Amino acid sequence: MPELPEVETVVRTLNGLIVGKTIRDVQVRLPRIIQKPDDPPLFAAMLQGRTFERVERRGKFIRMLLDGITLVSHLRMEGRYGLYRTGEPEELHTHVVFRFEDDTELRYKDVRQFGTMHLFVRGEEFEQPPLHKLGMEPLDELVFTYRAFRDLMAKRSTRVKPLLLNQEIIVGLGNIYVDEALHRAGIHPEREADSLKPSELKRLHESIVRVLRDAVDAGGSSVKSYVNGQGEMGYFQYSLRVYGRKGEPCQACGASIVKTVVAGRGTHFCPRCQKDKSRR
DNA sequence: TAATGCACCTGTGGGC
DNA sequence: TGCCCACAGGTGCATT
Repeated sequence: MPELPEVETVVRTLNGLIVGKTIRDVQVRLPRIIQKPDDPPLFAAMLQGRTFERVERRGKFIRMLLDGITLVSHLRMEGRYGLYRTGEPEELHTHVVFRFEDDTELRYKDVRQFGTMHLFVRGEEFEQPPLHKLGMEPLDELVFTYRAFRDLMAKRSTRVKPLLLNQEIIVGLGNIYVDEALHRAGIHPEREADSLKPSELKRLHESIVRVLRDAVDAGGSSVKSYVNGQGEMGYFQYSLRVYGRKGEPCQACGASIVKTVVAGRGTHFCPRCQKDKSRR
């Protein structure tokens, strides 16, 4: 499940793989992936002859900048990119193929078919869905300050976990890193955001930054199917303290990690380190 | 306006 | 062994 660290790793890998390559043609096998333009042949035609200049990240979205246009790609649950030689056998669930002039090709594979691609005139992507309403970048020190974080949390009565998952507030956090950040901060996932004390908000702010930075340094977490653009796994899954560790002892206190459902999401926490002090 | 619930989709694993 | 079904979760949309 690609969250910010996994997407950042894919972006870094793609920069080394496709920058400078010119597209000969594009094959769309699963039209559903192409959201904009709502016309896969036009999508292919717009990309033909263009050269990849660089690859960037905005939240969990990948921005591929070509001459004059931007391809915005979201991996959702299990999307992945890989560079192959033209003619190499194609794996199952390959939905979009970008063939280059040097007889290599970038393949987009997605078992669950949830991923999306949008094409924009360069610069216009920030004014339209899906990028137009995205929140703060948590690894941007100038943007994600404690003060900005505190002000956003203080006026929300909703539970802290779904709030942190809301990409209009903070981008890049998904189910894994929200559980990890809340555990490191010692905060129960069902606490109302506006009930958090300044000391708790401070810890949570620091935990979000720390867990994301550590995960980026580790190349992301390979939970289930995630690999980077070169088919390599990340290794932050070995540093996860609660996610996927139901029944195991908490590394901090030894209590058994609990799994429950919060806002429809599987949620892992330590009942001793993360006491529920909500008003409910 | 904000919060909540559900659909999308397929592979996996548990239960029978 | 094989079948069935719940579950996994990011996002967008509908509903409350």
